[in-house]
Amino acid sequence: MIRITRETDYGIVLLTGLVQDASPPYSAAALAKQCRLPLPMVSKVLKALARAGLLISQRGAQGGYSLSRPPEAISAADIIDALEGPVAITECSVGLPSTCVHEGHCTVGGHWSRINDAIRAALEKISLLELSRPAPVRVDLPLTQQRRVIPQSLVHSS
Amino acid sequence: MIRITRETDYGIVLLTGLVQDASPPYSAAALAKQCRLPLPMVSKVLKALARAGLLISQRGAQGGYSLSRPPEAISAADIIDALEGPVAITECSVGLPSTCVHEGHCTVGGHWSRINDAIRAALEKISLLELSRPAPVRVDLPLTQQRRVIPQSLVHSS
DNA sequence: TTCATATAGGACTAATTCAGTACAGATTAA
DNA sequence: TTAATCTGTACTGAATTAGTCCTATATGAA
Repeated sequence: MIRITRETDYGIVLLTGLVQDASPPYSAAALAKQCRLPLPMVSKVLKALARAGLLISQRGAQGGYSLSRPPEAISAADIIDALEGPVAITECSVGLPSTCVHEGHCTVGGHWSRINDAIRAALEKISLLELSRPAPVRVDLPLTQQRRVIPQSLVHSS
Repeated sequence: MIRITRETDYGIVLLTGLVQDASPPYSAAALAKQCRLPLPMVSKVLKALARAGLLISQRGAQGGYSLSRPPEAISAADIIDALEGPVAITECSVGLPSTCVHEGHCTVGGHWSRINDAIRAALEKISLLELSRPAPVRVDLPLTQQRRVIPQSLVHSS
């Protein structure tokens, strides 16, 4: 399974929350309440998004976060980049100086860039505006199977 | 960073090794030596690939593993599926009974399937045969940056 | 000016996953 | 029968992830 971290998942949920209500800035506490996510995590994720330039932060009383650009100008790739670094499926695709012991005889490496490019292209096609609209209903799955993030805290208690 | 596990990375390297020499079956020990990977890991990965039906195993002396189909009929998606389960970027996209607390108000979920489909399509286009050919040389990166798997054991010692 | 409200940054802990190893058992060719 | 080889499972240490907490700083308003 190819996966993103939960931090990124939360980030996307929070950003869609910011799109929906149009009275910025939005405080971390208000967003946490609206999205029903724990405040400390929300705060952490919003900080990261602000540092990456996707959000503008306003300190002090009546402060909060607002989008730095219109939601149609923010892509899923932007968000993932902001929260997990550049999309790269193996460590040998990230672009840092090489320390791979297999470099001399491994034939696979060069192909990953193609795969990465394809994934990135797919992610760039999805804008935050689209993500914040109600999800398209899929007819091939029952509705109960269309959204599933499983906080570990809930998994054992069920 | 969207990533696969090292087990999958190894799996692809091992499969390309199987393609290159055409005298099956190939023992785990021989493959480990050829690919310069630790035998216990190689053994573990090959077992998983065999269980998933990508490899045929032959027990006993002179036994080993061989591809169950020609390499052009095995895709990167097949390999990733075999070693990490179906490609799905968040837990809410995997198709098990739902336990997501956000189902009622989260608008993001339905979109992930589109992203997943796009990624899967990209992975299905890459065949094992292509992966086992020498990597295409990229002109936009120096050669030393084209393959990099960084075993943790090497990272701190450098 | 002072205070309440917010974000900024970083340190910290617990839980989970990952990477790698080990071993006892089953199978088969020679 | 024996040696080679896969099978399955269990285990360990390391790395990563998830989540919390605390202190500092900025700002609007009384």
